Amino acid sequence: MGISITGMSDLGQQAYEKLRVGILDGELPPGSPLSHRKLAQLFGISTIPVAAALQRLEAEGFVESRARAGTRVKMPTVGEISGNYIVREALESQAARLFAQSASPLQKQRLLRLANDLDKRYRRLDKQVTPSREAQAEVEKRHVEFHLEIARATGCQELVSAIEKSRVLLFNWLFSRSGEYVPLPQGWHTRLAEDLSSGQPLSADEAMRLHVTFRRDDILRHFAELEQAAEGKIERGPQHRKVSGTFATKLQNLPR
Amino acid sequence: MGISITGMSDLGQQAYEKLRVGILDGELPPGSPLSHRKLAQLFGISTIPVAAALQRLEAEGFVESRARAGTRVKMPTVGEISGNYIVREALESQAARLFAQSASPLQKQRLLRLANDLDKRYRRLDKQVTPSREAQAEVEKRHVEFHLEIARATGCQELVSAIEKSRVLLFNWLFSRSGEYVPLPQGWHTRLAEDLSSGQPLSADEAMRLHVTFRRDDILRHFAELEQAAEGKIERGPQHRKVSGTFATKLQNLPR
DNA sequence: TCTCCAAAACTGATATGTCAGATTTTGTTG
DNA sequence: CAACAAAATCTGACATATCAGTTTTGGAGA
Repeated sequence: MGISITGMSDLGQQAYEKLRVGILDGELPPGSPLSHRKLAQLFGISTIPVAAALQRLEAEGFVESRARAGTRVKMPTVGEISGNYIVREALESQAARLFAQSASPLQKQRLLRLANDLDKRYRRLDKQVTPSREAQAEVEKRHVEFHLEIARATGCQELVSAIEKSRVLLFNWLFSRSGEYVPLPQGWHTRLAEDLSSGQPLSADEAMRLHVTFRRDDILRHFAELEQAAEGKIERGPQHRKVSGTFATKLQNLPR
Repeated sequence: MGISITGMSDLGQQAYEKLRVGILDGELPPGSPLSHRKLAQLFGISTIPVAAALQRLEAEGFVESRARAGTRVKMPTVGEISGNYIVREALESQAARLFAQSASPLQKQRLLRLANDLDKRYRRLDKQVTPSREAQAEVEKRHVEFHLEIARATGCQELVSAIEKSRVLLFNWLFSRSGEYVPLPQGWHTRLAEDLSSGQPLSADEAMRLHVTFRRDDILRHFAELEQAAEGKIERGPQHRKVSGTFATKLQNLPR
């Protein structure tokens, strides 16, 4: 997920990246408090670049901050997830149109290969009874790459950035759900790649829409349940989860 | 263009808004230097909230900053404008689909009224030989509102925000071009509103795509010329233009 | 044990000052 | 007058300190 453009100074940039991977890897689950001072101490820098990093993370929707009350990792609402799907559907179907319209034979071939590889990995994952979190993350990361490859082939950098933003937001929450998820149909991505390579923009558009919204309702239902569960205990302390990472614990046990 | 979510503190928020309207109104034309200190002095605040405001403006593509070298209002490239059109087409056609699918009779009626009013204003503008910049800006602002009204009717806040961002970027440059612009067809917006009210998502999608891309090629050509003209004199000092605003001049004549 | 409230602890926002890098100006030399 | 280097100036990045809200806590009283 190479977001390249820095737009921030050295220390701020480093803090931003650390926090970002911390959040996306699940080391900092939703609700985790992110104190300017504690982070500054943890990173060995002042609060200024930390504030810059957190401001950017807030603008990107990873974090929510209330003035003089605290900053914490954001728990997305069902409404936001749903809205995100709508935006993603718009952007990715547009990418599909452009791909069908102007992709070179080489690009089509490359996409087909990626799709095939991806389908193999998903099949392998479905065979396992209890796939490890790492294995799921690995495949999911390649899935994102697959979609980004379609966007990149359009040659429109703005479209790539927009898709990156709307995809990344879901990256974490998507596969953090329990286990009961509907397996993908046989050759799910291969068929999509074929549709995109057909040269028919409208068909490509429609195929991508179906692809993007495939598990949407399942996931929305899942999050609606989570939301209700969280509603019962209104903000009862930081949401402790069994997190192995050293990040969150270090933060907790920091004196100041 | 009501972007509501603050995400920034009081002073930083105020600085952000001042700079933003300064840029969008053309008072701070592309290339204008934006010094942290000078702005801080001008606003009567410290450099911290100014830096926060500029960071946000940079993330939104309004300014560009090089560490320890300077910050200035950004001149968008043809590639960026073109990419912006692609993203806008994706988002607005999606809004059109949803509108056609789920807008209430009241919302449809309201949209038709807005479209009619808008067409009248454009017609009035076309009659004038030399319409004032203010008059153009006024109509353009209502045009943006018309499109946002479609998005709002979908009930998807994320879609509204995404469209706001991709529209606002063009707001200024769009009508800053000389004068020779192709007049819109008769009942241009009214017909669009009718298509969106037809209840056919696919027709609405297609109609909106045509609408969004109508003057695209003209504008891209215009900016390509501007870009070439600017290329000749490589960064020869700040691009002085005849700007009436007090903003830029105040900044220039500030001692420190 | 429960309720309520004040003090303590914590939080983000901001001001001031300093630093090193980038740019511009200036002085010198050919 | 051109070329070049040094110095003066300007820039954004960052550290430290302080402030005013917010939340938590620890009793006091019921």
